[in-house]
Amino acid sequence: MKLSQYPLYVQSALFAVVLAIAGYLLITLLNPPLEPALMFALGLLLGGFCAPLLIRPASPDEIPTTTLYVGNLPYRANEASVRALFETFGQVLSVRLMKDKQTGKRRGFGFVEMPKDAAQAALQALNDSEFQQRTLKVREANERKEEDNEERQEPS
DNA sequence: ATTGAGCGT
Repeated sequence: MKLSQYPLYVQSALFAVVLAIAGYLLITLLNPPLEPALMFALGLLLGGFCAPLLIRPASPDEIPTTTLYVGNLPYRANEASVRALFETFGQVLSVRLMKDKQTGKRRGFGFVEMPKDAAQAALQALNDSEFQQRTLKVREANERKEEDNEERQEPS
């Protein structure tokens, strides 16, 4: 259980309390004209505002990840079977089988998110491979919106 | 329910 697992406001609150206690202790040691309670409150405020800047948001992109487009899937295939298939090549962070908004039926394609190296291995191995009587198409997904975990394209 | 190239709340 890491601290980064918790929501940012929890981290901020913790950070603020620590600052507040530190301010309280400091003010107690120095014994200045300021009220210890006031120093505690100032520490809370300062910590509350600074914590979001100092604490990095919970980072799901510690591992560089790649999203694969998987097409030509059988309509019967469920998320679990697709995940199991790709997990033979590494960790699977997410599987999204696209369904029709109205009917809820699967559209025959989806997206699998894996670590970069595992994704490449899965792409090479599973593209044009047979899966439940269908020949899969595995490509690198076209990022739809600017995602947080895309590699910087080096200017060549 | 059905279908068969496709790039997503």
